[in-house]
Amino acid sequence: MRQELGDSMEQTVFVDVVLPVPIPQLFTYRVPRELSEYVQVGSRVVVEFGKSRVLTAIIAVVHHNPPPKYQAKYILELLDQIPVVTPSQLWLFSWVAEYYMCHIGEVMNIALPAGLKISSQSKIQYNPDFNNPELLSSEENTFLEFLLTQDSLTYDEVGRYLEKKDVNKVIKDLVAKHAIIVFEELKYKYKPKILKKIRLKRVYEGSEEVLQLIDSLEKSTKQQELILEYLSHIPIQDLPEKNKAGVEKTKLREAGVSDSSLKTLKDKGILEEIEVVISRFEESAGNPNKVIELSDAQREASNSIMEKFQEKQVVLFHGITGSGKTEIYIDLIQQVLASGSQVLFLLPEIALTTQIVTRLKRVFGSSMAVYHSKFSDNERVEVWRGVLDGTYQFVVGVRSSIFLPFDNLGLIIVDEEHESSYKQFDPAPRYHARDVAIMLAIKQHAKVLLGSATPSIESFFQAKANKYGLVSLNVRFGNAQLPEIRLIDVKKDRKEKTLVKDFSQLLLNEISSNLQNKEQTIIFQNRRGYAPYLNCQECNWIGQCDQCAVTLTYHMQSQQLICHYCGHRESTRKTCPDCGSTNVKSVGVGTEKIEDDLHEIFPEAVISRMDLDTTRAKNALQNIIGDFESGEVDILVGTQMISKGLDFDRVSLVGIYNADKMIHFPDFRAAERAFQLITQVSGRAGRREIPGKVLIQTGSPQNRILQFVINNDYVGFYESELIEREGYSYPPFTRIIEITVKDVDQTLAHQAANKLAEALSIRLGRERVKGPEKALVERIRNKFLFEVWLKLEKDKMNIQATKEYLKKEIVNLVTDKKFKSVQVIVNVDAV
DNA sequence: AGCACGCCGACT
DNA sequence: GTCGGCGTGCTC
Repeated sequence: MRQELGDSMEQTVFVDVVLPVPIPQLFTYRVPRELSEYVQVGSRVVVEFGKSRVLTAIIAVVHHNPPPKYQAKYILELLDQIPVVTPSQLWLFSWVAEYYMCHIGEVMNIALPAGLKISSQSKIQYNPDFNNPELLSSEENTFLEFLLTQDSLTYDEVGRYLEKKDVNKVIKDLVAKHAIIVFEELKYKYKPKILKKIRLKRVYEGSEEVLQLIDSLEKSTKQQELILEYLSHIPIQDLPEKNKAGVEKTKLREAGVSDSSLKTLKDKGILEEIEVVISRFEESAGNPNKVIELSDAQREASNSIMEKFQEKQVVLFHGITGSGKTEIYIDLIQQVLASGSQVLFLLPEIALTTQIVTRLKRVFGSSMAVYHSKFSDNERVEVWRGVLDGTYQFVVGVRSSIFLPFDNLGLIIVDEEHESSYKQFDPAPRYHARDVAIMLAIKQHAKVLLGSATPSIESFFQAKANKYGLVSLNVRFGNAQLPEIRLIDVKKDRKEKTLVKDFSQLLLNEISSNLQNKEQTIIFQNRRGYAPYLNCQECNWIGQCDQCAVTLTYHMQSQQLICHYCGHRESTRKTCPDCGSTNVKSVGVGTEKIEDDLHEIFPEAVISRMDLDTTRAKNALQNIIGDFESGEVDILVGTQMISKGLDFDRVSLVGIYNADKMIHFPDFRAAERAFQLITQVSGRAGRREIPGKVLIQTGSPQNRILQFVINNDYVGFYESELIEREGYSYPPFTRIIEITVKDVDQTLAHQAANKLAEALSIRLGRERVKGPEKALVERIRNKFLFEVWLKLEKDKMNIQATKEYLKKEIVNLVTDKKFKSVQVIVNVDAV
C-alpha cells in the first residue's frame, strides 16, 4: 500500500458500482484519466450497461485492480463532485439485501428517489453524412423525409408514425444503411424550482445614481413608475445592499408593472433579471426551543426513557391510547437535536398526512423535513439533499425514509411500531422499517424508541427478555378516562329479531343520543366497498374475478364490481350477467353500505366516509379529517384508516360494526392484529373531557381476544398469546421465512412447491418446513400461488447458513428445465 | 429485470 | 421466401 501510493497517480482507476438491477454482484468500470481524481465512494456515475441501456450507478469501491477476465467499460459521466450516498447507507443497503434475501440494486432502487436516477431513452436522428439514397425503399424514403422535418424521434414516436408495434427491425435496417444514427438521450429528472427576480444593475446602487436615473426617465412615466415601484420594495437610499437580492418578478407584475416596460429597462441595461433556486417547501416558523409542558406522568415517562437509554439501545414505550405520547416524543427530540445529532421519526403512511405533523411543525418549523409517498420526486430529492447538507436535522417520514443519507443519527422514533405497514410487501426489498431502524441505529450508535399503545408481540417479548428497555404509561392525558367498552351479542339480537339492518338497538340508541347531544360518532368496519359480493337469486351466479380466486366487491357509488387484489373493475347495473335477472342480492357489508344504511336510519345526520376509495385524491384525506374535526360531520364511517393516530376531541362513541371477521381470520397473527385494531379504534373515543363509550357487535362475546380488549388488558393478552405462539412454534420463538411459488399452471406450481419443500426438509427437518399450501387467495392475476413456510428457532438455527441453503435450493429448483417458468418469492419475517 | 440474439410457423 | 413469435442467456 505504502509503496504503491507513489505510482497510484499513474495507475488506471476502476470503480465497482451498484446498478439498479436485480443481479447479485457489483460491476467494474474503468474511470477515464481526467475523472480519476474525482471519483469517490457514494457518487453517482452514468454507465452503459449491456448494449443499449444507460443507467445511473453508485460507486461502492474505488480501486486499481483491472478485472482479469473481461475488458471493463469506461464510465460515461460522473454526476457528483460530492457523494450523495453515504458509506453508512451503502453498508445499510447491503445489510438489507442480505437479510431480506434480495439484490443490492433492488434496495438502491427503493432507496434513491427517482429524481436522483437518470434514465435514458434511445432516439434516432437523420445521418447528415448519408449519401446513398438509392439503397432505400420508397417507404423508407417517405419516413426519412419525415425524420428530416423533426429534430429526432423516440422509438415510440417512430412506432406511432409508422403505425407499427415493433420498430426495431425498421430502425436496424436504416442504421445498417447508414441513413440514421441512434443515440441515447439522458433525462435528468430533478428540476430545481426557480424564482425569477429583478434587480437594478450594480452601477445604480448608490442614492445619487438612483436619483439621477429617475430624473433621466422623466419622459416615460411607465418606466419611472416601475423604478419607483422597485424602490418601494428595495429602499436603495437606505439599504443599498438589499439590491443584490432583488424583487420577485411576480410581485412587480401584481403591482401593475407591464412586461413591456420591464423589457425596455432590461434592454437599456438598467434592470437585470436573475434566477434563484429556491426550496419547494414553504418556510414555516417554528420554535424549536419551546418548552413542552408535560404532566407529571409524562415527565416521569420521559425521564425514564432517557434513563433506560443509558444501558439499552432500544426502548419500548408502551403508552395507552390518549396518554399523550407526542409531547414526550417532542421533549426527547428537542434534547437529541440540542446535542447536535440527527433525529428520524417514523410513522405509518396514513398517520403521517395528519395532525401529528402539524403539531411537530408548530415546534420545529422548517428545520424539520417531511418525507412522504404523496410527495413529488423533486420534493423528495430536496429532502435527500437537505439531509445530506445539514439543512434538515430532523425528518418525519414513512418507512422508506429509513434510507435517507443520515450520518449522525442520535435517535430514531418508530411510532405505532406494531403497524404492519412498516413491512414492505410487494417489490423487493421486503424489509421491515422498524427492524432496519434498529440495525441502522446500532451502526450509527443511535437510540431507538418504539412507541405503541398495543406493542407487537415481538417487541414486547424483547422487552420482557430485557433486550429492550420498557417504559409504560398507563394514564390518559388531562382528565380523560379510558372509554367504557361493551360487547353486544348480535346472535341473541338476531334471534330476537331486534336488529335493524344488522345494527343492534343498543348501538342505534347510543348514536341517536349522541346526535342529540351534538357529540360525534365513529363507526368502524374493516371492509371497503358496498358489499363483498353480488349473488343472483335466480341462477345463483356470484360475481368473481376471472384473474383471481376472489369475489368481486360491489361498489355502489361507482356502479362497479372491483377486484381488490388485481384492481380489475367492470361496471354493473346489479343485473345478473348470466340469466339477466334483476333479482340480484348484495351479500355482506362494506363501509359504503353502512354509510347508506345510516343515512336511511338517521336522515338528519351528516355522515362522512373514510376509506381507500374516498381518500385517493391528493387532499381528500385532509378534507375529511378537517370536516370531522370542525364538527360539521356527526358520524364518520371508516376502515382501519380511522384507527391510525387520529385525535378528535368530540368523539364520545365508537361502534365496531362486526368484530367477527377479524378475530376468526385464518392466520397466526390474526389475534394480535384484531386486538391491536379494536383497541386502537376504541382509543379514538373519549380523548378529552367527554367520556367515551365503545360498542362492539359480535357473534362470539366470550372470545378470548374481546375479553382482553374490554378489560384494557394488553399484558394479559400478550401472555395468553405467547402461550399460543409457543405451542405452534410461531414468532417470537421462531423466525418465519415465507416462500411463495407462482405459476400460470396450477399443477406445475404445486409440483415445484412440493419439490422445494421436500428439498428443504432434508436438511431442516420436516417440523421446520410447513406446506406447501394453497395461498389464502390461491390465484392472483391468473397465477396460482403456493406457500412454503420455514419456522426457524431463533436460538437453535443459524439463520445465515439457512438462508444460503435456501438460496441454493431455489436456484436448484428453477434451473430444472421443467420449472423454468415458475417464480419464487422469498419474504423474510413475513407479517 | 431488460434486451439482444436465435431459431421455427403464417403471411405479403 | 420474410415477418415476427417468444425461448435463453448475458449484462462489467
